[in-house]
Amino acid sequence: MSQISSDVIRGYNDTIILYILMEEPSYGYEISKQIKGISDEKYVIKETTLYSAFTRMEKNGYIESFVAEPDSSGNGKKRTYYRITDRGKEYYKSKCDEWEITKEVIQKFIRGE
Amino acid sequence: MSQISSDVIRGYNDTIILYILMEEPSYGYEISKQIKGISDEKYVIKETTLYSAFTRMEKNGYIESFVAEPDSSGNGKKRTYYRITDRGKEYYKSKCDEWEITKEVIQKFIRGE
DNA sequence: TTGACATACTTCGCCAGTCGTAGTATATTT
DNA sequence: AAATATACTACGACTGGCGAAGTATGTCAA
Repeated sequence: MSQISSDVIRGYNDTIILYILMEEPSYGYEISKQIKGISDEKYVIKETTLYSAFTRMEKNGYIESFVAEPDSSGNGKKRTYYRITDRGKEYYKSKCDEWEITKEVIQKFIRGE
Repeated sequence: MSQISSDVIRGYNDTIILYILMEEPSYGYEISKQIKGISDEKYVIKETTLYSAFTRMEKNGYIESFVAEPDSSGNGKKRTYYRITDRGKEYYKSKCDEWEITKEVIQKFIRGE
């Protein structure tokens, strides 16, 4: 159990990714591990979902990418990092506001035990 | 504002409809008005979304339909009513449980003011 | 009684976002 | 040296939502 159906999250994947990028620039693999960690393994984003979100959000101007070569100590691989833009921050905030409303609305149609 | 983006609700439309049907059998137009009312106008389901949900849910065995002729007093029109099945009730309950988890997960990625 | 508006749908086809499958390539660990 | 982890890309299928349009009957006000 406890794996969330993707249709639910749909529409919030971008928000989730942007939340991570609000901290600092990051890249695919790392972001995916963070999402898993923060959600206590309850949500694991699919690779294809993640990378297509990058493309979409860059097109929308919410994030920008830059390539980082393996660092001086020779650690890691070449990666594409993403940084949130001002526009992205605004979008993120608006989604947070929207979430509060959405949550209340859906809650009205949920029966507690 | 306050119109909710549909992607968020996606995956919960069926649940919302089933919530209405938990009370008593109902039909499209009436259900749509109830959703609007219960949500304080914050969510207005599109006609096509609603009717295609009926088709899908009937196929899945969550609801069953029956046609009601205009009543004896001659009021109203011929309508297709839907009744929730036991399977539908189970599905509804499981979505309610899922919602609690989902809510918590998404909340972790939301920054309050 | 006529015209506007409400009720109660159906059909069609597009679109966006998710995801399965697969493949590529390099880095690290055992 | 092999297995596994990292870091992606490409392609195509599927699903649900939705705009546009159409049909047909019911109600109500002027």
